Amino acid sequence: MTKNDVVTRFPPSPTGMMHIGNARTALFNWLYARHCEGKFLIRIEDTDRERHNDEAVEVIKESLKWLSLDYDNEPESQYENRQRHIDVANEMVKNGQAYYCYCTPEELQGMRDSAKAEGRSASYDRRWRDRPAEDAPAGVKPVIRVKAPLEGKSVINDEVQGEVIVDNSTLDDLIILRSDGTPTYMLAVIVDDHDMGITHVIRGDDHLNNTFRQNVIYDALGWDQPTYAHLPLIHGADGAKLSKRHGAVSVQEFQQLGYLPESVMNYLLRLGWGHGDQEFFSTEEAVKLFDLKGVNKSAAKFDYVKLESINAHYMKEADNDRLIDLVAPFLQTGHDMIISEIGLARLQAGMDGLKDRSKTLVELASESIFYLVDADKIAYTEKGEKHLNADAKPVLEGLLSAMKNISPFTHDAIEEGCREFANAHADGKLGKVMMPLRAALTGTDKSPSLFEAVEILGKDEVCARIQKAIQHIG
RNA sequence: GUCCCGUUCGUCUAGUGGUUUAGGACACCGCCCUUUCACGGCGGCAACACGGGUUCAAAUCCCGUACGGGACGCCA
Repeated sequence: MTKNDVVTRFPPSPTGMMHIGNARTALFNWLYARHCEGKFLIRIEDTDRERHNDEAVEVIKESLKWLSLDYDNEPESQYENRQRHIDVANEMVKNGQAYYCYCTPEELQGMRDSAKAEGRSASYDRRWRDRPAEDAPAGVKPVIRVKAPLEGKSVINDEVQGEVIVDNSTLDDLIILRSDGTPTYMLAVIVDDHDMGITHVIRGDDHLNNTFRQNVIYDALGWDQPTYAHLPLIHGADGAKLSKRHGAVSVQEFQQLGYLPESVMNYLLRLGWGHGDQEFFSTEEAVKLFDLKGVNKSAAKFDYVKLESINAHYMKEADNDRLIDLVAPFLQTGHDMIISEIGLARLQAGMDGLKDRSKTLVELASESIFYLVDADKIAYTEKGEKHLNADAKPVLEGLLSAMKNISPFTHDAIEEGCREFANAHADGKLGKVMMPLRAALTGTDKSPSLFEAVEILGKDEVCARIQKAIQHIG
């Protein structure tokens, strides 16, 4: 097999959200396929028909699209392949590789209990494995189970985990067809992987134990096993499997929190994989450098703070117009604000100063507001009010006439004007002038450089805001 | 409980027997810059889980212990 024969797959089950851990699995599969110039396929794991719904599939597609993980097939439904799975199961019974089992759920539970009590790993006692067909109880629908080897050892050579050996006595005769005649995941995944020509199965290591049981089916069918790579799981801060209680967990949530897709991808890539001291990777670099051998074997804890700092990095690098497009929905849903024509011009002019200071799009949105509202809509926060006191009134009044005389109304001229004013009226203390001005223009005590903001806002708007602040002080 | 996997600064990691006083990033602390908050710059704190081997030499190899995680479904 040459490199570009590689075919990987991402098999999400349609749960209505894409877990961030699954997103990383998808990333690694995609990266490996692209690195090898092979194929990356999607398959929806919906053998459990109750799980299936079209909206959930859409969520998966949208999440993949947001992450820019393109795939080389039209996502197929495992449910659609059910007849093929059933045929395979029946064939295995015919060949003596699988058998009907008539146990009731209660019997099975009893076996599990005693297996646990006796310290055995496999629980099913195989009571139907060699029983003649005549013993079948009437009216009971059987399941089909595979015949796992009774003794010896099984080995897999995992690209990440290395050689893993398991004693066959710990293997169960797993169920491949349910009593209602539907195939189980364990069967479907193998048949579909085989039929789709999957060469590399890259998945979470919660499947590592399953691998040995699944290989029984590969062997029975005479099919080649794929190359395996079991990725360590992503944990929350407390070391347990990452879940809702740790915070955001789905791709959509990270999007809503204002993270850029490239930040999420870069963060996920570095969780369990590294390339020397390098922290940031473009997609091209990641594709070029990624390899399975470099994947760590130990689980990583998800660090929201680090993701945030990576996002801050990518915000700085992002194109201004793109950021404006991205921030618009946050302004609308978070602040009920539509970007007007004049607002757009101001954002374009001020984005360099804005994006350096924001860690997320949510922050960018709130930092942008003062550029977008009209003078009479400026809302003074508690911190802004502090700078709009009686002492500030004469300062603002003086500033108002000083501003009117500045021409041309540019950054440097504004700075010069402000410094002169501070020298003449505030003992040369620029802060005494700028903080009231800042409160007047933005309503609060934090903002980008005011010389820049004043220029962008323009003389009329600045004067109007100062005027309003003076009235506000009363 | 049984089986499997793991264990380097708080976190993500570099490190594959000598190049290591164990490197980087985030976080944290300090200083500088400064019209605010940030950004940025500089500096600091901080780790090889433990115990045995193997070897001239071990974070790196082997064994054990402890701790953590995963799997043990007619879920995927």
